[in-house]
Amino acid sequence: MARLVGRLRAPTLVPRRQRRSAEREKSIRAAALRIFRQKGYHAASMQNIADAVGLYKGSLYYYVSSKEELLVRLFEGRADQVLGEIRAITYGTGTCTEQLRAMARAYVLGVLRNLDSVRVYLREEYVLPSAALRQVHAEQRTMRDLFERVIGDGMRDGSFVGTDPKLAALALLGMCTWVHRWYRPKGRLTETAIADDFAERAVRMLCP
Amino acid sequence: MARLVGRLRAPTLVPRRQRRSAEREKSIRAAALRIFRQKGYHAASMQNIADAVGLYKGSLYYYVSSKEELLVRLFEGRADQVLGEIRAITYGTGTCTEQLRAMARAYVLGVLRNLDSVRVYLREEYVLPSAALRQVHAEQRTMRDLFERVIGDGMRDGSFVGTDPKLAALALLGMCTWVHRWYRPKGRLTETAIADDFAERAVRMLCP
DNA sequence: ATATACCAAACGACCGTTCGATAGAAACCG
DNA sequence: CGGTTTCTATCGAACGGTCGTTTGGTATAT
Repeated sequence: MARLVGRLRAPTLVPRRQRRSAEREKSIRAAALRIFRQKGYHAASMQNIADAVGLYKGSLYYYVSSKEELLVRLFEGRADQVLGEIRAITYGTGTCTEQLRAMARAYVLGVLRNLDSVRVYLREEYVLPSAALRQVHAEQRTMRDLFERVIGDGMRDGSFVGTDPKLAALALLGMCTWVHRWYRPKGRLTETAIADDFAERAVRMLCP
Repeated sequence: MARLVGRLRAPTLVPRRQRRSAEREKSIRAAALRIFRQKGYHAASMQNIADAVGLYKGSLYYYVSSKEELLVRLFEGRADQVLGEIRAITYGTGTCTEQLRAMARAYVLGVLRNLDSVRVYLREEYVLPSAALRQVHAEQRTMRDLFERVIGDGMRDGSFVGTDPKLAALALLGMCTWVHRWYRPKGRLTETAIADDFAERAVRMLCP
């Protein structure tokens, strides 16, 4: 009986606080991301984040165990989507050239659609505890390996020029990663325009 | 008479303390650069720098007026040399292709030969007081304009493909700037090998 | 004797974090 | 349904620590 009452009220009443609480936590993480991006991790204070969500700084610790945890959690799983997309491209059909074009495009779009994360991700590496840092480096190595393999395949079968796939991958990824420094969402060019352009540029950089 | 004695001793004795003092100041700035690069500006303490040069942290203020000044001075004139080299190339003779190749090469070498500065320069921008920040942005804009102009000239006379010199310059500079993130002095490749390779890549990215 | 280069301690500010108190919402019970 | 208890989210103050900076003293070289 009690269970029945519980069941009936659950969909409307029980979740109310839980939902509010979950929203709070989300808004805290969103504020942290924004403020870490604007001022950098060390220059950003818990007070800044608290102000942004309308709490006292001490109250943040009801949702978060430390400032560092706040940063680490921002990184978690952030690269998975793009990494998955790009890996799928290498599994699919298509010439090396087509694959590389699609990969570069996906990578640039990934950067452009996660601007704040990418900026924090690239600047605050050295703040991470070593476990999280290893994770980040592993992701970066995986990404580089994916490009390196396709480029290497292309070089061996004559689709691409050059003999150093690692160096080529670093050049290509550098070009594509750097967009996070100059892209402005309100700017002259759309995300897809930039991604398409850079994908074409990546291919041309390697084609005979 | 006192003046005469002063004159006679000056070349050997008076400069001794001055020389030691100047060396101290230089070693402080060198330590600051190294430590700022390793830990980031905010995470680096005056104590860290003092330890590195064998002083008490309070004693640093005999040479330096503040931590911020220490950072700002690290930036001063740092871009001048490369900027001058590259400007000279655009003033010289040579086709657009030749000029662009030489410019990219000089730029990459500039990054590789000033690794620590570049890393701090790119990460700590947001710490600078606004006057120094404007200076930094002006230098970056100047650099981009130099590349943009040569690329634009080449596009108009058919040496280069494409219609957006600004975007091409951003792609090229991104590729070349990013070397600061992965280059290790003890690594497999020499500075000039990387610079030559990237210069060739830059040209290929733009040639029909 | 005098100026220099440095020491050693202290100061004041700020920051991340902790903690006891509390108001209001939810849960329980007769 | 009304009253009581429990729990939750937040407050507001305080704490411990670190850091940049100041200052008064002092040994040494000039």
